[in-house]
Amino acid sequence: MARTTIEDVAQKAGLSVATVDRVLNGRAAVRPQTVERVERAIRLLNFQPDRLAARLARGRDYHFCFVLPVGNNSFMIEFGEEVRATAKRMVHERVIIDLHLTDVFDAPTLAATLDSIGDIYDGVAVVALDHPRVKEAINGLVDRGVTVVTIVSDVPSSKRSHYAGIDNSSAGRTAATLMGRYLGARKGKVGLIAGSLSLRDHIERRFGFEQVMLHEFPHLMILPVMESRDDWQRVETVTTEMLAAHPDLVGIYNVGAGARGVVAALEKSGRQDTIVYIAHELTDTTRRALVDGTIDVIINQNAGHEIRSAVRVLMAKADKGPLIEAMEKIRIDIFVRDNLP
Amino acid sequence: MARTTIEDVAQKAGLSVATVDRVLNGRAAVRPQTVERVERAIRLLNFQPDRLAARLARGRDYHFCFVLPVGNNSFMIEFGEEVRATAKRMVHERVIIDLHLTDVFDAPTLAATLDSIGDIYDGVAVVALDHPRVKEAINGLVDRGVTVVTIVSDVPSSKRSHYAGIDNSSAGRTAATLMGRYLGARKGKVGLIAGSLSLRDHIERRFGFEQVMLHEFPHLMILPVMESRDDWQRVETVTTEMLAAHPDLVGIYNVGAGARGVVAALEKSGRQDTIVYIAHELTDTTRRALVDGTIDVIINQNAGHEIRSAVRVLMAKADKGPLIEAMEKIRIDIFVRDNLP
DNA sequence: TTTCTTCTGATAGACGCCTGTCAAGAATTG
DNA sequence: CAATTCTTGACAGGCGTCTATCAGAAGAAA
Repeated sequence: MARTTIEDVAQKAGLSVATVDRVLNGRAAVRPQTVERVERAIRLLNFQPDRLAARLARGRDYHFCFVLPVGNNSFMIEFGEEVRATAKRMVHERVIIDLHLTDVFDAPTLAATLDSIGDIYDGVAVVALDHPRVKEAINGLVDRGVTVVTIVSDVPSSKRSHYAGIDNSSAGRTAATLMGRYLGARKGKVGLIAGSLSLRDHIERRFGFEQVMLHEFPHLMILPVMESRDDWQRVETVTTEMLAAHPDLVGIYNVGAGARGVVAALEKSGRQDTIVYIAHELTDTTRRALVDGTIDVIINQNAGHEIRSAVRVLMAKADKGPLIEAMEKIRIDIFVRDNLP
Repeated sequence: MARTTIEDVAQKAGLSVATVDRVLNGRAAVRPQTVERVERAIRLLNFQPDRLAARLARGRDYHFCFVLPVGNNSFMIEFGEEVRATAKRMVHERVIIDLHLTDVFDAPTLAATLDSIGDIYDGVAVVALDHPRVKEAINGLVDRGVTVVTIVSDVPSSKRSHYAGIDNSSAGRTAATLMGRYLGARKGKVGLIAGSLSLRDHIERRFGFEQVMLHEFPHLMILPVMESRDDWQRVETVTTEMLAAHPDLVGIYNVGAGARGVVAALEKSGRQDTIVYIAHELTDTTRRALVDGTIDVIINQNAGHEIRSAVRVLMAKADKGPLIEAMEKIRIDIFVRDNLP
């Protein structure tokens, strides 16, 4: 039993392959009723064009661009590495991926970047700040026919066609549940450190965390959030102050990057064994601290998965292929010392 | 800049495309020194054959078979569903996947199955029992030129070319760490239930669990392992007895399937809130119990990932393509109520 | 009805590689 | 040295789809 091809479809529909192809690729004007005939034949035969052959024939390259934050935080650096690695692998699949670094924390800069890069690319993946200027820039790209997917941090109200990242409010809830369970009956204060209170992912994590803490573990008191701009030195300062001010601190949840700052402060204070510390993102630093016991749990999003997912989505949109939604859902990884990859 | 093709390679090497192709596919006798010339040209040009074109040209189908256990445990049932779903999706990629159910717990039966299915398939993925007879059957397949990958449970000493599954001793360690941390300072007994003590995955999980428990949480006492054959009714009986015999039971780790048996027993006893229960595999049952709070943590292996990974490996072996090892590593998922997918 | 527009059909030529065949050249044997 | 055997070259044809072109056919407008 051979594959069904467009030829079979054409025959079934009593039309020519040329017409079937026109319908398939929306190339030229075709009468509605003819379109219908073709579509019926396709349905009847359960036909799906062979994407291998299609891509071979098209012979065109896919040009994508990843826009990431500049800066010295390990997660983003490793994220960039991963993008480069993926890019290298995909060259042989006719996919060309450029990497563009910019100041994501600054809305006008990010927006300007997005405005300027548009027309060379078929698709753009961006770590986005949820800000009106940025949203506008994203919508501009979309209007000019560029597919946009957000990664890591979303702008849900924009016209982006997909978000490849974790559900951050669930991530915050997860952190809270583990914090509460690890602390058990112990009482005391829990500190919260965030990179920025205008990054959507940080806001959502905090929201989820506080929601569960207040609801499920009311005996624990949450301290006011400290802002760190994801800079580990500032994180260290902030943590040190927190430790000094609260002798009854029993837990720390670091919503953003700069995990090493907390590690340093904790280890200097000698209280790493009594304080439950939950951090985000698996990097060399956090990994080591987890093994040492300074970090108790790492909540992680798999950079490789997100990138590959983003690329799959961009490619699918580029040639109007189908998407398996379930496969593109990014999971929230929990790492303890023993299930490190 | 166009892609480099075999034509470029041929030119660079001063040979014909036919010869380059012979080298590439080891088809006919080629003098060693000629082979060397071709390989040098390939290296120089960093050439990689276009796999799309190759598969299109070959036009051959890949025939694979998945051998799974019969039985009524949800994990395996869902695993089977997932295989079917993958099969359906892959038909359009020239991959035909058959599903073969057999009694995996019974070594001779499994071995006989493996012996009999060989020659129709290019590759076989099997949930294997680590038993000499089975090992022999796997080796037999390999010797007859069939690629074999093990899934879920491994037979490391066999000639199988890959294992698509989690590291089970790490999984056991993970369970122990979470058990210990959740229990905190509480003292008492911890029960262990396994499907079979001759399934390698169960043995390894138990080993990892006990290792960490003895080492890190010596104040908790591990009860002797109960065997359940992964049948939830037997699990329930066993658990009920355990609950009755040990009023100071504080934790249960169910190494195998049949999680619903524990759930039922716990809920009948009314002690689900005081006992930390850690189970394996996310299914409808365990999911509900996790949300309800009867299960505290689920350790999971992602069936979809394992299956896709197995298929990728089988395909790669079938046409001698390269494998990205890092991508094929299956992670140990930890689920609490809040990070359920 | 005639004259334009729209649609549709037929077909050729890619895309990059595989398979097979046939013949010519090179290396080996006796 | 001739007679074999091994290696290589040169093509032709195909995989399933896309792109482009040109000629008809069908519909709409006059």
